[in-house]
Amino acid sequence: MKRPTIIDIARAVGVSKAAVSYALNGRGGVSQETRDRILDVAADMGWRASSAARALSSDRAATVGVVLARSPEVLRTEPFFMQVVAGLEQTLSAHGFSLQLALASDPGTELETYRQWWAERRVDGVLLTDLRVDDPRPALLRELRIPAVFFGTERPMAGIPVLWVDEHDIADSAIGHLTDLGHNRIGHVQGPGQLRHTARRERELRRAAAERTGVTLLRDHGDYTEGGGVAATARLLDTARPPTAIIYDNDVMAVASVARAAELGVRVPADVSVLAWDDSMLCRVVHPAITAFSHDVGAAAARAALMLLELIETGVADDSRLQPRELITRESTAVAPVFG
Amino acid sequence: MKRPTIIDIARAVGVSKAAVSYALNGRGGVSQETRDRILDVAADMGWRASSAARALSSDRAATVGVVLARSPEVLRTEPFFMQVVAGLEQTLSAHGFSLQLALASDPGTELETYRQWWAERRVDGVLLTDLRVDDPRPALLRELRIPAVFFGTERPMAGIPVLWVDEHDIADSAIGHLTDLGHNRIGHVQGPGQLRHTARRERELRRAAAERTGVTLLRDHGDYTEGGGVAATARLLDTARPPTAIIYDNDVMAVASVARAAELGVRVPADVSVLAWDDSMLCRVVHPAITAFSHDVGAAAARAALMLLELIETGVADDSRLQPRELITRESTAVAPVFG
DNA sequence: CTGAAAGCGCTTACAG
DNA sequence: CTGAAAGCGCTTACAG
Repeated sequence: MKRPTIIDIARAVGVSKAAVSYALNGRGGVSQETRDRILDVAADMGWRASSAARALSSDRAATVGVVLARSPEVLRTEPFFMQVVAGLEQTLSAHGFSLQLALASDPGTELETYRQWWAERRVDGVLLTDLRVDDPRPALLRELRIPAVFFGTERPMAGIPVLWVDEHDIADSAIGHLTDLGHNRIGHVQGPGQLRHTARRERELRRAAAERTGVTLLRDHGDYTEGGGVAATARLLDTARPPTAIIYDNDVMAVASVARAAELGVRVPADVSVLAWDDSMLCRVVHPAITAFSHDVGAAAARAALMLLELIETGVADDSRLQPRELITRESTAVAPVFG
Repeated sequence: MKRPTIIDIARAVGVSKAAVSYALNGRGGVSQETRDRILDVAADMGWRASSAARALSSDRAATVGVVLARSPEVLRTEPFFMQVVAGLEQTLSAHGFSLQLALASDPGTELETYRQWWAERRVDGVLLTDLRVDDPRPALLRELRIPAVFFGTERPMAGIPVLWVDEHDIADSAIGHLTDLGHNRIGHVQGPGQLRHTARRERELRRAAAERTGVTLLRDHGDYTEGGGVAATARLLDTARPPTAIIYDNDVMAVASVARAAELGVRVPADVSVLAWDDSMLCRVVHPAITAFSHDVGAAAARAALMLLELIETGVADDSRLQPRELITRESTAVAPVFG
C-alpha cells in the first residue's frame, strides 16, 4: 500500500506525468475531458502531493513560521500567544499553508531560527511580534529577503508590511476614563523597556495627560510578570503622594496586583483604581473584576496571516490598521478618593 | 547570492557530491582529512541542507505534528496547551526536528488533518492528547501506520506508546485532603463526558471515597468552560443536602465558580471548600486562592516528545509514567462547616 | 576510501 | 492541446 504518485495516475489514465501535474494544479495544457478523468483517478487513489517534492521543485514550502520570543513564564500565563497561534493557523490552513512554531528565550536564538528556516527553505515567510528597541530583526529579514509581516506595532517600517495599532486613541480613552472619575495622579506600570510599544504607550499617555490640566503621570517599570507588576505597584504606592489610579501594560501585572492589594495596603477601587491594557479571563475572575481594553487578538492574527500570504504570493502587501481596542468597564475603576 | 548546495561545496573542495553528503551526515566513506575540508567549506559558505530535498530523498520530514483539538474558547483560557507546545518544541528543536501545529474544532477535522499530513509526508509522527470515548484516532493511526504517542492518558493502548498518568494516587490525595478536613459530602464537577480521563477520574474518586466510611460523592457534568463550571456548581448547591466541598476537573471551572461564589449564595471556604485538578495563575490570583494539583506540563510534554522521537527513530518506544501531581494547599479548602 | 549514477516526486519551460 | 525531458537538492546503494 505505497502512496500513489503522479506516475501512477499518469499510467492509469494513459497520459504523461506533466499532463497530470497540469490537471492537478488547475493550469492550462489539458483538455477538460482528460482533466476530469485525471482528477477522478487522483481522488480514487487518495493521491496527495508530496510536500517535499512540491517544495523542492516549486521552491515553495507552503509553510509560515512564527517564533514566540518570550520567556516560558510569560508564554504560560499570557493567553495572547495562544490566540495569535489560533488566529494564524485557521487562516493559513484555509489557504493550504502550514504553521511552523518555535520558541526563543533570547534574541540570538530567534535570529538564528530565521536564518536556519530560510537557509533550509522550511518557511516561505515569517510573522513577528513585539518590535524592540534597536531590534536587529528587520535588518536581518531585509538582508535575507525573507517575506515578513510585523504584528501589532508602529508604522511604517521600511520594506516590511506592518499590522499597526493606534495607541493614540487608546491612551485618550484610558486617561479620559480615569479623569472623568476624578483621578489626576495616575500611575503607569509599564511592560519591558526593550519593547518599542512600551515607549510608545508612555508617550501617548503623556500626551493624553498633558492635554488635560492638572494630571500627573507616574510611571514604573514592570516586565509583564506577576512579580514585576506587584513590585512596581509597591514602589508607586510607597511614595509621599501615591497615585489614585494605575494603568497596567498587561493583564497579568494588573491581576497580580489586585489579587495582592491587601498585602500592598490598599483597597481596589476604594483607594486605587486599576485599568489593564489587555483583557482576559484573568481580569474577569479576580476580585474586583478589572476594567480592561479588550481586543480580538485572533482576528488580528488572521489579518496578519492574510497580509503575509499576499506578500508571499505577490511580493507586496500594504500596511493595515488594527481595530481599536474597546474599554470594558468593570469594578476596578471608581471615583477617586477625596483626601482631607 | 544564491543559496549554496552540495554541488558548490563539491566543486570547491574538488570531490563528488556523494562525498560531501557523506561528510556532512557524519557517515563513513570519506577520509578524516577530506571530511574536515568539506565541513570547513560548508561552514564558510553557510550551507544548510534544503529541508525539501532532504525530506524527498530520505523520506523524513524532520517534523512532528500536533493537532490542538479543543474549542477556541478553551484553548484561549487554558494555559495547558501552551505549556504542551513549549515543552514539545524545546525538545524537538534540540533534536533537529520542527513542530507543526494545527487546530481542529471537531473530530472529523482532526482525523482529516492526520490523513493529510501523512499523505503529504509533512510529518514523521504525531502527538495526541485527550483520549476520548470511542476515540477513532488510535485506529486511524494504526491503519495508516503513523508513528504516534498518546499524552496523559491511561495505559495500555494497543500499538501506540502512552505517557500515562496515575489517577489513583491523585484521587486518594484529593479525597484524603477533604475528609481530613471533615468533609463527607463531596461534589465533583467533571470535564466533558466524552473524554476518557473524565470517566477514569470519576471511577478513582468513587473508589477512594468508598474506601472511607460515610463519604458521599455527588457529581455533575461541566465542560471545562467558565459557564459550564458555574452551572454545574449551581446545580450541585441547589439540592436538599448540598456538598461541603467540590472537586473541579480543571482550573477554569473552579476559578469561575469561586469568582462567582457570592452570586451562587455561598462563601468559599466557609460554606464550601474548592479543589482544582489543574493549577495555574488563575488559581493563585482568585480570592480565595484555590487549592490545586500542580503538574509540570512542560516537562511531561518534553518526555512525550522524546518518546515520539525514539519511536520515529527505532520503530518502538515504551510506555512511560508521568510524575504524580502535587497538591498545593491554599485558602479555598478548610474545615467542613458543622450543621445543626 | 572514493566516484558516477540513479532515484525521491513533483514542476515547468520547450518542442511538437 | 500534449509529451518527452530537464531540473529542484539531496541520499544511497553500487562499482571501482
